[in-house]
Amino acid sequence: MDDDQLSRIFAALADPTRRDMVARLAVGDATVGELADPYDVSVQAVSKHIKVLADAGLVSQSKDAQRRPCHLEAKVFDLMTKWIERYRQQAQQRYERLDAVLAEMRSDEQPSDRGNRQQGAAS
Amino acid sequence: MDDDQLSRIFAALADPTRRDMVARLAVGDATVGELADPYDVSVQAVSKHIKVLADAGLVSQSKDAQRRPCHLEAKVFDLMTKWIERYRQQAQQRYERLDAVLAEMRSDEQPSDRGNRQQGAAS
DNA sequence: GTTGTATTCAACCATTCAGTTGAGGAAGGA
DNA sequence: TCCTTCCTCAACTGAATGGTTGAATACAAC
Repeated sequence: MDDDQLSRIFAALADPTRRDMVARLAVGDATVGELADPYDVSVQAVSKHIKVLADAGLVSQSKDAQRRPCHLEAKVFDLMTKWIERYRQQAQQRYERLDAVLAEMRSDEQPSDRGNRQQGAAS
Repeated sequence: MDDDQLSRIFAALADPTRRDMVARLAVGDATVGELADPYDVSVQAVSKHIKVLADAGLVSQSKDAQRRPCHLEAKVFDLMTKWIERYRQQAQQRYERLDAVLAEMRSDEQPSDRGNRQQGAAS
């Protein structure tokens, strides 16, 4: 379903090289060779990266003689944005609601150390 | 620096189980056991998933006796949204610009091979 | 036809990852 | 104290991933 594509999109963008390629393609279409140029890896590796991006629907390829110009598909980004915004807003609202509750509690009783959350694993 | 976290965030959300957990946490905080309940995997597996989410900064954990309630960190989503929006807009604008150019071209000469998307971008 | 260029396919290797089981640590309740 | 609950750590396994090299395909140009 949609869920599967979402997985592929996120997985595709989890790689810094692929994100870099997306950034490059946002400027303008480019062939596989042109995309491979800045990197220190084989053209085959880049070709694989493009396949991952294409499978996620982030990139489409056309034909120009032997060349396969890559084109960024902006609309797919909407899927991601929609997913993110949904939960961001939900969490945000909950946070604000909690904040209001805490404020109310503070006006009633004296603050204890409830809600001592700590960040896990500093890396 | 930031790039590394972005990678971790995207990688964390590439897994449907973890996305599901995020959806669950958007509703409200939950302990590891509560999060594990709906799934058919071991608690240890869920614990690992939470660690991945925490390392990405998407989730924080607090202490409540033996329990470790998990809390969704909404602000980290902004990092993602910012990244996405940047390239989405860039690509969108380019697309619209190209569209205008094509419209102009169409008014001059007749279209020959449509569907062949090409764009030099030779820099 | 032959050569050259652009790209992909195939097989392989090393690493990472999601799952498992088993053991252990920390806290509450008997 | 002993027992149970909640959670994490450690070690292992099989699958996926990112990289490599070498061969194959497709097209252009000579």
